Amino acid sequence: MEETTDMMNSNLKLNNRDRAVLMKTPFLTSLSGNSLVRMMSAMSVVSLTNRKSIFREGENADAFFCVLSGYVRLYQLNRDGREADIRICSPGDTFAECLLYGGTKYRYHAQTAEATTLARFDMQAVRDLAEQERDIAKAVITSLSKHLITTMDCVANDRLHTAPQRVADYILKRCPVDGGPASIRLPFQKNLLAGMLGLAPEALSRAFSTLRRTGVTVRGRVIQVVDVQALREI
Amino acid sequence: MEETTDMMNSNLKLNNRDRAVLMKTPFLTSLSGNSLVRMMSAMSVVSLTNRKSIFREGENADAFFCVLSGYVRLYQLNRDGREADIRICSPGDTFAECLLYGGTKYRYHAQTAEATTLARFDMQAVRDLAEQERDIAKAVITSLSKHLITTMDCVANDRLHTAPQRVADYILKRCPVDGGPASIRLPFQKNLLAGMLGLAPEALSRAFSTLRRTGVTVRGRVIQVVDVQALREI
DNA sequence: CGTGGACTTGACCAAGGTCAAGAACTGTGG
DNA sequence: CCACAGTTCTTGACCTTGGTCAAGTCCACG
Repeated sequence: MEETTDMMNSNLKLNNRDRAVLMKTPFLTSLSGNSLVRMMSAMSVVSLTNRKSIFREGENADAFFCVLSGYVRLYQLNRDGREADIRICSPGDTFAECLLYGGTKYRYHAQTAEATTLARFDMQAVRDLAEQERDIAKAVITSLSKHLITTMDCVANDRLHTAPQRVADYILKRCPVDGGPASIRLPFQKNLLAGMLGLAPEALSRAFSTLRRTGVTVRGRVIQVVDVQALREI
Repeated sequence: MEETTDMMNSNLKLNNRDRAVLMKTPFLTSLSGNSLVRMMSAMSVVSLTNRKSIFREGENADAFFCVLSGYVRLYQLNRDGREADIRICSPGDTFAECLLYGGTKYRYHAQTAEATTLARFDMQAVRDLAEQERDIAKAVITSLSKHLITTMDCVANDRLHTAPQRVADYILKRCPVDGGPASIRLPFQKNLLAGMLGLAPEALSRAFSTLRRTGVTVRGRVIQVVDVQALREI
Protein backbone atom coordinates (compact mmCIF):
# COMPACT_ATOMS: atom_id res chain seq x y z
CA MET A 1 0.00 0.00 0.00
CA GLU A 2 2.73 2.43 1.00
CA GLU A 3 6.37 2.39 0.16
CA THR A 4 8.25 1.70 3.37
CA THR A 5 11.71 0.88 4.60
CA ASP A 6 12.28 -0.31 8.13
CA MET A 7 13.77 3.07 8.96
CA MET A 8 11.73 5.78 7.43
CA ASN A 9 8.90 6.55 5.13
CA SER A 10 8.50 9.95 3.56
CA ASN A 11 5.57 10.86 1.35
CA LEU A 12 2.98 13.52 0.71
CA LYS A 13 -0.12 11.59 1.66
CA LEU A 14 -1.74 12.13 5.03
CA ASN A 15 -4.31 9.84 6.54
CA ASN A 16 -7.42 11.47 7.94
CA ARG A 17 -6.47 11.34 11.59
CA ASP A 18 -3.04 12.83 10.98
CA ARG A 19 -4.55 15.53 8.79
CA ALA A 20 -7.06 16.44 11.50
CA VAL A 21 -4.26 16.75 14.08
CA LEU A 22 -2.18 18.86 11.74
CA MET A 23 -5.02 21.28 11.07
CA LYS A 24 -5.60 21.85 14.76
CA THR A 25 -2.06 22.94 15.60
CA PRO A 26 -1.75 26.63 16.50
CA PHE A 27 0.48 26.72 13.47
CA LEU A 28 -2.13 25.97 10.85
CA THR A 29 -5.50 26.27 12.50
CA SER A 30 -6.02 29.96 11.81
CA LEU A 31 -4.63 30.15 8.28
CA SER A 32 -6.64 31.30 5.29
CA GLY A 33 -6.78 29.26 2.08
CA ASN A 34 -3.80 30.73 0.31
CA SER A 35 -1.44 30.77 3.29
CA LEU A 36 -2.49 27.26 4.16
CA VAL A 37 -1.64 26.00 0.69
CA ARG A 38 1.76 27.66 0.80
CA MET A 39 2.51 26.23 4.24
CA MET A 40 1.48 22.79 3.11
CA SER A 41 3.86 23.01 0.21
CA ALA A 42 6.72 23.78 2.61
CA MET A 43 5.82 20.59 4.46
CA SER A 44 6.46 16.91 4.02
CA VAL A 45 5.36 13.91 6.03
CA VAL A 46 7.86 11.62 7.72
CA SER A 47 7.14 8.31 9.42
CA LEU A 48 9.63 6.73 11.79
CA THR A 49 9.67 3.62 13.91
CA ASN A 50 10.41 3.66 17.64
CA ARG A 51 13.71 5.07 18.96
CA LYS A 52 14.91 6.70 15.78
CA SER A 53 16.87 9.93 15.88
CA ILE A 54 15.12 12.91 14.28
CA PHE A 55 18.04 15.27 14.77
CA ARG A 56 21.03 15.68 17.03
CA GLU A 57 22.29 18.56 19.11
CA GLY A 58 24.63 20.77 17.12
CA GLU A 59 23.34 19.75 13.69
CA ASN A 60 22.28 22.41 11.23
CA ALA A 61 18.64 23.28 11.81
CA ASP A 62 16.98 23.10 8.42
CA ALA A 63 13.53 21.99 9.51
CA PHE A 64 11.12 22.09 12.40
CA PHE A 65 8.46 19.51 13.13
CA CYS A 66 4.93 18.87 14.27
CA VAL A 67 3.96 15.54 15.81
CA LEU A 68 0.97 13.98 14.05
CA SER A 69 0.93 10.63 15.82
CA GLY A 70 3.24 8.97 18.29
CA TYR A 71 5.63 10.73 20.67
CA VAL A 72 8.97 12.52 20.52
CA ARG A 73 11.52 12.94 23.27
CA LEU A 74 13.69 16.07 23.34
CA TYR A 75 16.73 15.56 25.55
CA GLN A 76 20.27 16.61 26.32
CA LEU A 77 23.29 14.72 27.60
CA ASN A 78 25.59 15.80 30.39
CA ARG A 79 29.30 15.17 30.45
CA ASP A 80 28.95 11.60 31.83
CA GLY A 81 26.42 10.67 29.16
CA ARG A 82 23.35 10.75 31.38
CA GLU A 83 20.25 11.78 29.42
CA ALA A 84 17.70 14.25 30.71
CA ASP A 85 14.40 14.83 28.95
CA ILE A 86 13.61 18.45 28.32
CA ARG A 87 10.23 17.91 26.76
CA ILE A 88 7.95 15.15 25.55
CA CYS A 89 6.00 16.09 22.44
CA SER A 90 2.54 14.61 21.89
CA PRO A 91 0.37 14.72 18.76
CA GLY A 92 -0.28 18.36 17.94
CA ASP A 93 2.95 19.64 19.51
CA THR A 94 5.52 21.55 17.50
CA PHE A 95 9.23 21.45 18.25
CA ALA A 96 12.35 23.33 17.14
CA GLU A 97 10.17 26.11 15.72
CA CYS A 98 12.07 28.50 18.01
CA LEU A 99 15.00 28.22 15.60
CA LEU A 100 13.08 30.09 12.91
CA TYR A 101 14.67 33.22 14.30
CA GLY A 102 16.56 31.99 17.31
CA GLY A 103 19.65 30.31 15.86
CA THR A 104 20.93 27.99 13.18
CA LYS A 105 21.73 24.81 15.10
CA TYR A 106 19.58 22.35 17.00
CA ARG A 107 20.03 22.78 20.75
CA TYR A 108 19.08 19.26 21.83
CA HIS A 109 18.54 15.74 20.56
CA ALA A 110 15.16 14.61 19.25
CA GLN A 111 14.19 10.96 19.13
CA THR A 112 10.95 9.08 18.55
CA ALA A 113 9.52 7.36 21.61
CA GLU A 114 7.07 5.24 19.60
CA ALA A 115 6.25 4.68 15.98
CA THR A 116 5.69 8.27 14.97
CA THR A 117 4.46 10.38 12.08
CA LEU A 118 5.78 13.92 11.76
CA ALA A 119 5.06 16.94 9.62
CA ARG A 120 8.40 18.35 8.57
CA PHE A 121 8.48 22.06 7.72
CA ASP A 122 11.37 23.51 5.80
CA MET A 123 12.83 26.22 8.01
CA GLN A 124 13.86 28.64 5.28
CA ALA A 125 10.60 28.30 3.39
CA VAL A 126 8.54 29.10 6.49
CA ARG A 127 10.86 31.97 7.36
CA ASP A 128 10.16 33.46 3.96
CA LEU A 129 6.44 32.82 4.25
CA ALA A 130 6.26 34.43 7.67
CA GLU A 131 7.72 37.60 6.20
CA GLN A 132 5.21 37.66 3.37
CA GLU A 133 1.97 36.51 4.92
CA ARG A 134 0.65 38.27 8.00
CA ASP A 135 -1.44 35.36 9.18
CA ILE A 136 1.52 33.01 9.04
CA ALA A 137 3.57 35.40 11.16
CA LYS A 138 0.69 35.50 13.60
CA ALA A 139 0.45 31.72 13.65
CA VAL A 140 4.15 31.54 14.45
CA ILE A 141 3.68 34.02 17.28
CA THR A 142 0.76 32.07 18.70
CA SER A 143 2.66 28.82 18.57
CA LEU A 144 5.76 30.30 20.21
CA SER A 145 3.69 32.01 22.90
CA LYS A 146 1.88 28.85 23.92
CA HIS A 147 5.08 26.91 23.85
CA LEU A 148 6.87 29.46 26.01
CA ILE A 149 4.08 29.44 28.56
CA THR A 150 4.13 25.67 28.94
CA THR A 151 7.92 25.72 29.24
CA MET A 152 7.81 28.33 31.98
CA ASP A 153 5.14 26.27 33.73
CA CYS A 154 7.54 23.36 33.51
CA VAL A 155 10.28 25.33 35.27
CA ALA A 156 7.85 26.43 37.96
CA ASN A 157 6.59 22.87 38.37
CA ASP A 158 10.12 21.48 38.72
CA ARG A 159 11.09 24.06 41.32
CA LEU A 160 7.88 24.16 43.30
CA HIS A 161 6.34 20.72 43.47
CA THR A 162 7.36 17.28 44.70
CA ALA A 163 7.03 14.13 42.64
CA PRO A 164 3.60 13.09 43.99
CA GLN A 165 2.31 16.63 43.46
CA ARG A 166 3.45 16.65 39.85
CA VAL A 167 1.84 13.30 39.21
CA ALA A 168 -1.39 14.44 40.88
CA ASP A 169 -1.24 17.56 38.71
CA TYR A 170 -0.89 15.49 35.59
CA ILE A 171 -3.80 13.25 36.51
CA LEU A 172 -6.05 16.16 37.46
CA LYS A 173 -5.37 17.98 34.20
CA ARG A 174 -6.95 15.12 32.29
CA CYS A 175 -9.77 14.27 34.68
CA PRO A 176 -13.34 15.42 34.23
CA VAL A 177 -13.61 18.48 36.47
CA ASP A 178 -16.29 17.26 38.89
CA GLY A 179 -15.29 16.01 42.32
CA GLY A 180 -16.33 12.37 42.03
CA PRO A 181 -14.46 9.22 40.93
CA ALA A 182 -12.70 9.13 37.57
CA SER A 183 -10.65 6.85 35.39
CA ILE A 184 -8.08 7.80 32.77
CA ARG A 185 -5.80 5.87 30.49
CA LEU A 186 -2.20 6.89 29.92
CA PRO A 187 -1.57 7.40 26.20
CA PHE A 188 2.02 6.16 26.49
CA GLN A 189 4.52 4.20 28.58
CA LYS A 190 5.27 5.29 32.13
CA ASN A 191 8.84 5.85 31.06
CA LEU A 192 7.70 8.81 29.01
CA LEU A 193 5.52 10.22 31.74
CA ALA A 194 8.53 10.13 34.05
CA GLY A 195 10.48 12.13 31.48
CA MET A 196 7.69 14.68 31.11
CA LEU A 197 7.66 15.27 34.83
CA GLY A 198 11.43 15.38 35.15
CA LEU A 199 11.63 12.15 37.17
CA ALA A 200 13.47 8.86 37.00
CA PRO A 201 11.10 5.96 36.22
CA GLU A 202 11.56 4.60 39.74
CA ALA A 203 10.56 7.93 41.25
CA LEU A 204 7.37 7.87 39.20
CA SER A 205 6.55 4.39 40.53
CA ARG A 206 7.09 5.58 44.07
CA ALA A 207 4.96 8.66 43.48
CA PHE A 208 2.13 6.42 42.31
CA SER A 209 2.44 4.26 45.38
CA THR A 210 2.42 7.38 47.59
CA LEU A 211 -0.79 8.46 45.88
CA ARG A 212 -2.40 5.11 46.64
CA ARG A 213 -3.28 6.37 50.11
CA THR A 214 -5.11 9.27 48.43
CA GLY A 215 -7.26 6.89 46.44
CA VAL A 216 -5.27 6.49 43.24
CA THR A 217 -5.08 2.98 41.77
CA VAL A 218 -2.82 2.14 38.86
CA ARG A 219 -3.10 -1.00 36.80
CA GLY A 220 -1.09 -1.02 33.61
CA ARG A 221 -1.94 2.17 31.79
CA VAL A 222 -5.25 2.69 33.57
CA ILE A 223 -5.38 5.12 36.48
CA GLN A 224 -8.43 5.19 38.71
CA VAL A 225 -9.17 8.01 41.12
CA VAL A 226 -11.66 7.47 43.94
CA ASP A 227 -12.19 11.17 44.67
CA VAL A 228 -10.90 13.85 42.35
CA GLN A 229 -11.53 16.54 44.97
CA ALA A 230 -9.36 14.75 47.54
CA LEU A 231 -6.53 14.45 45.04
CA ARG A 232 -6.69 18.18 44.44
CA GLU A 233 -5.68 18.77 48.10
CA ILE A 234 -2.22 17.21 47.61
CA MET B 1 14.20 67.75 38.77
CA GLU B 2 11.71 64.94 38.22
CA GLU B 3 8.34 64.44 39.76
CA THR B 4 8.62 61.49 42.14
CA THR B 5 6.69 59.75 44.84
CA ASP B 6 8.33 57.21 47.09
CA MET B 7 6.47 54.46 45.28
CA MET B 8 6.51 55.10 41.60
CA ASN B 9 7.47 57.52 38.93
CA SER B 10 5.94 57.35 35.50
CA ASN B 11 6.95 59.68 32.72
CA LEU B 12 7.94 59.79 29.09
CA LYS B 13 11.53 60.86 29.47
CA LEU B 14 14.30 58.30 29.21
CA ASN B 15 17.83 58.89 30.33
CA ASN B 16 20.56 57.95 27.89
CA ARG B 17 21.58 54.70 29.46
CA ASP B 18 18.00 53.43 29.66
CA ARG B 19 17.36 54.49 26.10
CA ALA B 20 20.42 52.62 24.89
CA VAL B 21 19.27 49.45 26.69
CA LEU B 22 15.79 49.77 25.26
CA MET B 23 17.04 50.13 21.70
CA LYS B 24 19.12 46.97 21.98
CA THR B 25 16.26 44.65 22.96
CA PRO B 26 15.28 42.14 20.28
CA PHE B 27 11.97 43.92 20.43
CA LEU B 28 13.10 47.27 19.09
CA THR B 29 16.54 46.80 17.69
CA SER B 30 15.49 45.88 14.16
CA LEU B 31 12.61 48.30 13.69
CA SER B 32 12.46 50.91 10.98
CA GLY B 33 11.66 54.55 11.70
CA ASN B 34 7.91 54.42 11.44
CA SER B 35 7.41 51.18 13.34
CA LEU B 36 9.78 52.38 16.01
CA VAL B 37 7.81 55.57 16.53
CA ARG B 38 4.56 53.66 16.80
CA MET B 39 6.05 51.20 19.28
CA MET B 40 7.42 54.03 21.37
CA SER B 41 4.01 55.60 21.52
CA ALA B 42 2.57 52.34 22.89
CA MET B 43 5.20 52.53 25.66
CA SER B 44 5.60 54.39 28.91
CA VAL B 45 8.42 54.41 31.43
CA VAL B 46 7.90 53.27 35.01
CA SER B 47 10.33 53.56 37.91
CA LEU B 48 9.92 51.52 41.07
CA THR B 49 11.87 51.16 44.29
CA ASN B 50 13.04 47.79 45.61
CA ARG B 51 10.53 45.01 46.38
CA LYS B 52 7.53 46.54 44.71
CA SER B 53 4.96 44.39 42.97
CA ILE B 54 4.68 44.92 39.22
CA PHE B 55 1.79 42.52 38.77
CA ARG B 56 0.31 39.50 40.47
CA GLU B 57 -0.62 36.06 39.23
CA GLY B 58 -4.18 35.99 37.96
CA GLU B 59 -4.47 39.72 37.25
CA ASN B 60 -5.61 40.89 33.86
CA ALA B 61 -2.62 41.17 31.55
CA ASP B 62 -2.85 44.58 29.98
CA ALA B 63 0.85 45.26 29.56
CA PHE B 64 4.19 43.59 29.11
CA PHE B 65 7.53 44.99 30.19
CA CYS B 66 11.16 45.45 29.36
CA VAL B 67 13.75 45.97 32.10
CA LEU B 68 15.84 49.10 31.50
CA SER B 69 17.77 49.16 34.76
CA GLY B 70 17.57 47.12 37.94
CA TYR B 71 16.22 43.58 38.25
CA VAL B 72 12.86 41.84 38.30
CA ARG B 73 11.95 38.54 39.91
CA LEU B 74 9.22 36.37 38.37
CA TYR B 75 7.96 33.81 40.83
CA GLN B 76 5.11 31.58 41.86
CA LEU B 77 3.85 30.40 45.24
CA ASN B 78 2.97 26.87 46.21
CA ARG B 79 0.17 25.94 48.55
CA ASP B 80 2.25 26.52 51.71
CA GLY B 81 3.32 29.96 50.57
CA ARG B 82 6.87 29.02 49.60
CA GLU B 83 8.14 31.17 46.73
CA ALA B 84 10.07 29.78 43.79
CA ASP B 85 11.73 32.03 41.24
CA ILE B 86 10.94 31.17 37.67
CA ARG B 87 13.13 33.79 36.11
CA ILE B 88 15.30 36.76 37.00
CA CYS B 89 15.10 39.54 34.43
CA SER B 90 18.13 41.77 33.86
CA PRO B 91 18.38 45.02 31.88
CA GLY B 92 17.37 44.26 28.30
CA ASP B 93 15.07 41.34 29.21
CA THR B 94 11.41 41.35 28.28
CA PHE B 95 8.76 39.60 30.34
CA ALA B 96 5.08 38.68 29.95
CA GLU B 97 5.31 39.28 26.20
CA CYS B 98 4.11 35.69 25.72
CA LEU B 99 0.64 36.91 26.70
CA LEU B 100 0.34 38.90 23.49
CA TYR B 101 -1.29 35.83 22.03
CA GLY B 102 -1.00 33.29 24.79
CA GLY B 103 -3.71 34.28 27.25
CA THR B 104 -5.30 37.16 29.09
CA LYS B 105 -4.06 36.75 32.65
CA TYR B 106 -0.60 36.96 34.19
CA ARG B 107 0.68 33.50 35.10
CA TYR B 108 3.09 34.49 37.86
CA HIS B 109 4.02 37.31 40.19
CA ALA B 110 6.52 39.99 39.16
CA GLN B 111 8.39 42.04 41.72
CA THR B 112 11.34 44.40 41.59
CA ALA B 113 14.53 43.08 43.17
CA GLU B 114 16.24 46.49 43.23
CA ALA B 115 15.34 50.04 42.32
CA THR B 116 14.20 49.42 38.77
CA THR B 117 13.16 51.27 35.63
CA LEU B 118 10.82 49.52 33.20
CA ALA B 119 9.44 50.16 29.75
CA ARG B 120 5.75 49.33 29.88
CA PHE B 121 4.12 48.32 26.59
CA ASP B 122 0.38 48.35 26.23
CA MET B 123 -0.62 44.82 25.26
CA GLN B 124 -3.52 45.67 23.00
CA ALA B 125 -1.66 48.42 21.21
CA VAL B 126 1.27 46.13 20.40
CA ARG B 127 -1.10 43.36 19.35
CA ASP B 128 -2.63 45.75 16.83
CA LEU B 129 0.75 46.97 15.67
CA ALA B 130 2.05 43.43 15.17
CA GLU B 131 -0.86 42.77 12.82
CA GLN B 132 -0.17 45.89 10.79
CA GLU B 133 3.59 46.15 10.61
CA ARG B 134 5.58 43.19 9.36
CA ASP B 135 8.78 44.18 11.11
CA ILE B 136 7.02 44.44 14.46
CA ALA B 137 5.61 40.95 14.02
CA LYS B 138 9.10 39.78 13.21
CA ALA B 139 10.52 41.51 16.27
CA VAL B 140 7.92 39.75 18.42
CA ILE B 141 8.89 36.43 16.89
CA THR B 142 12.58 37.05 17.51
CA SER B 143 11.98 38.03 21.10
CA LEU B 144 9.75 35.02 21.80
CA SER B 145 12.21 32.66 20.12
CA LYS B 146 15.17 33.80 22.16
CA HIS B 147 13.12 33.74 25.30
CA LEU B 148 11.89 30.23 24.61
CA ILE B 149 15.41 28.98 24.00
CA THR B 150 16.73 30.36 27.27
CA THR B 151 13.76 28.90 29.12
CA MET B 152 14.35 25.46 27.63
CA ASP B 153 18.01 25.78 28.54
CA CYS B 154 16.86 26.52 32.06
CA VAL B 155 14.84 23.29 32.21
CA ALA B 156 17.78 21.32 30.85
CA ASN B 157 20.12 22.98 33.33
CA ASP B 158 17.87 22.22 36.28
CA ARG B 159 17.52 18.59 35.30
CA LEU B 160 21.05 17.91 34.20
CA HIS B 161 23.51 19.83 36.35
CA THR B 162 24.36 20.01 40.04
CA ALA B 163 24.61 23.25 41.97
CA PRO B 164 28.39 23.69 41.56
CA GLN B 165 28.09 22.96 37.85
CA ARG B 166 25.40 25.60 37.41
CA VAL B 167 27.46 28.16 39.30
CA ALA B 168 30.56 27.30 37.25
CA ASP B 169 28.41 27.66 34.13
CA TYR B 170 27.27 31.08 35.21
CA ILE B 171 30.79 32.25 35.94
CA LEU B 172 32.18 30.88 32.68
CA LYS B 173 29.49 32.58 30.62
CA ARG B 174 30.76 35.95 31.77
CA CYS B 175 34.49 35.24 31.76
CA PRO B 176 36.83 36.28 28.98
CA VAL B 177 37.21 33.12 26.90
CA ASP B 178 40.94 32.51 27.28
CA GLY B 179 42.17 29.92 29.73
CA GLY B 180 44.01 32.10 32.20
CA PRO B 181 42.92 33.83 35.43
CA ALA B 182 39.87 36.09 35.46
CA SER B 183 37.84 38.27 37.77
CA ILE B 184 34.20 39.21 37.49
CA ARG B 185 31.82 41.24 39.59
CA LEU B 186 28.27 40.09 40.29
CA PRO B 187 25.81 42.75 39.16
CA PHE B 188 23.40 41.92 42.01
CA GLN B 189 22.98 40.24 45.39
CA LYS B 190 23.72 36.55 45.77
CA ASN B 191 20.11 36.05 46.69
CA LEU B 192 19.13 36.81 43.13
CA LEU B 193 21.80 34.58 41.64
CA ALA B 194 20.46 31.74 43.77
CA GLY B 195 17.00 32.38 42.34
CA MET B 196 18.32 32.43 38.77
CA LEU B 197 19.95 29.06 39.26
CA GLY B 198 16.97 27.55 41.06
CA LEU B 199 18.81 27.21 44.37
CA ALA B 200 18.25 28.22 47.96
CA PRO B 201 20.73 30.94 49.04
CA GLU B 202 22.48 28.47 51.35
CA ALA B 203 22.98 26.04 48.49
CA LEU B 204 24.62 28.80 46.48
CA SER B 205 27.01 29.52 49.34
CA ARG B 206 27.92 25.87 49.54
CA ALA B 207 28.41 25.66 45.80
CA PHE B 208 30.86 28.56 46.01
CA SER B 209 32.77 26.86 48.78
CA THR B 210 32.87 23.63 46.74
CA LEU B 211 34.34 25.61 43.86
CA ARG B 212 37.07 27.01 46.10
CA ARG B 213 39.07 23.82 45.55
CA THR B 214 38.85 24.52 41.80
CA GLY B 215 40.41 27.94 42.25
CA VAL B 216 37.36 30.16 42.70
CA THR B 217 37.58 32.89 45.34
CA VAL B 218 34.59 34.94 46.35
CA ARG B 219 34.82 38.17 48.32
CA GLY B 220 31.61 40.19 48.46
CA ARG B 221 30.44 40.55 44.89
CA VAL B 222 33.86 39.91 43.36
CA ILE B 223 34.60 36.44 42.02
CA GLN B 224 38.16 35.53 41.10
CA VAL B 225 39.05 32.50 39.01
CA VAL B 226 42.61 31.19 39.03
CA ASP B 227 42.26 29.11 35.87
CA VAL B 228 39.25 29.42 33.60
CA GLN B 229 40.18 26.24 31.78
CA ALA B 230 40.22 24.21 34.98
CA LEU B 231 36.79 25.50 35.89
CA ARG B 232 35.48 24.35 32.54
CA GLU B 233 36.22 20.74 33.51
CA ILE B 234 33.64 20.73 36.30
C1' DC C 1 6.17 -22.02 27.64
C1' DG C 2 9.99 -19.05 27.44
C1' DT C 3 12.01 -14.61 26.42
C1' DG C 4 12.49 -9.82 26.72
C1' DG C 5 10.78 -5.50 28.00
C1' DA C 6 8.27 -2.71 31.24
C1' DC C 7 7.38 -1.84 35.80
C1' DT C 8 7.92 -2.13 40.91
C1' DT C 9 10.29 -2.49 45.17
C1' DG C 10 14.06 -2.25 48.41
C1' DA C 11 18.52 -0.54 49.94
C1' DC C 12 21.58 2.86 49.68
C1' DC C 13 23.40 7.39 48.85
C1' DA C 14 24.10 12.15 47.25
C1' DA C 15 22.09 16.60 46.54
C1' DG C 16 20.06 20.11 48.27
C1' DG C 17 16.15 22.27 51.28
C1' DT C 18 15.33 24.00 56.07
C1' DC C 19 16.35 25.88 60.43
C1' DA C 20 19.28 28.16 63.54
C1' DA C 21 23.36 30.45 64.91
C1' DG C 22 27.07 33.19 63.92
C1' DA C 23 30.08 36.24 60.82
C1' DA C 24 30.65 39.95 57.66
C1' DC C 25 29.15 43.95 55.67
C1' DT C 26 26.35 48.52 55.26
C1' DG C 27 24.69 52.47 56.69
C1' DT C 28 23.26 55.36 60.78
C1' DG C 29 23.86 58.60 64.27
C1' DG C 30 26.63 59.99 68.06
C1' DC D 1 36.09 57.36 64.50
C1' DC D 2 33.27 54.23 66.84
C1' DA D 3 29.08 51.87 68.48
C1' DC D 4 24.89 49.90 66.94
C1' DA D 5 21.28 48.02 64.12
C1' DG D 6 19.82 45.76 60.14
C1' DT D 7 20.97 43.13 56.29
C1' DT D 8 23.17 39.73 53.80
C1' DC D 9 25.97 35.89 53.72
C1' DT D 10 28.09 31.68 55.53
C1' DT D 11 28.32 27.54 58.15
C1' DG D 12 26.72 23.54 60.63
C1' DA D 13 23.27 20.03 61.74
C1' DC D 14 19.58 17.65 60.26
C1' DC D 15 16.33 15.62 57.18
C1' DT D 16 13.56 15.03 52.93
C1' DT D 17 13.60 14.15 48.17
C1' DG D 18 14.73 11.70 44.66
C1' DG D 19 18.66 9.37 41.83
C1' DT D 20 21.06 4.84 41.28
C1' DC D 21 21.72 0.02 41.38
C1' DA D 22 20.09 -4.53 41.78
C1' DA D 23 16.69 -7.91 42.24
C1' DG D 24 12.37 -9.44 41.45
C1' DT D 25 7.53 -9.29 39.37
C1' DC D 26 4.40 -8.75 35.80
C1' DC D 27 2.98 -8.92 31.18
C1' DA D 28 2.85 -9.29 26.10
C1' DC D 29 4.04 -11.82 22.45
C1' DG D 30 6.15 -15.12 19.72
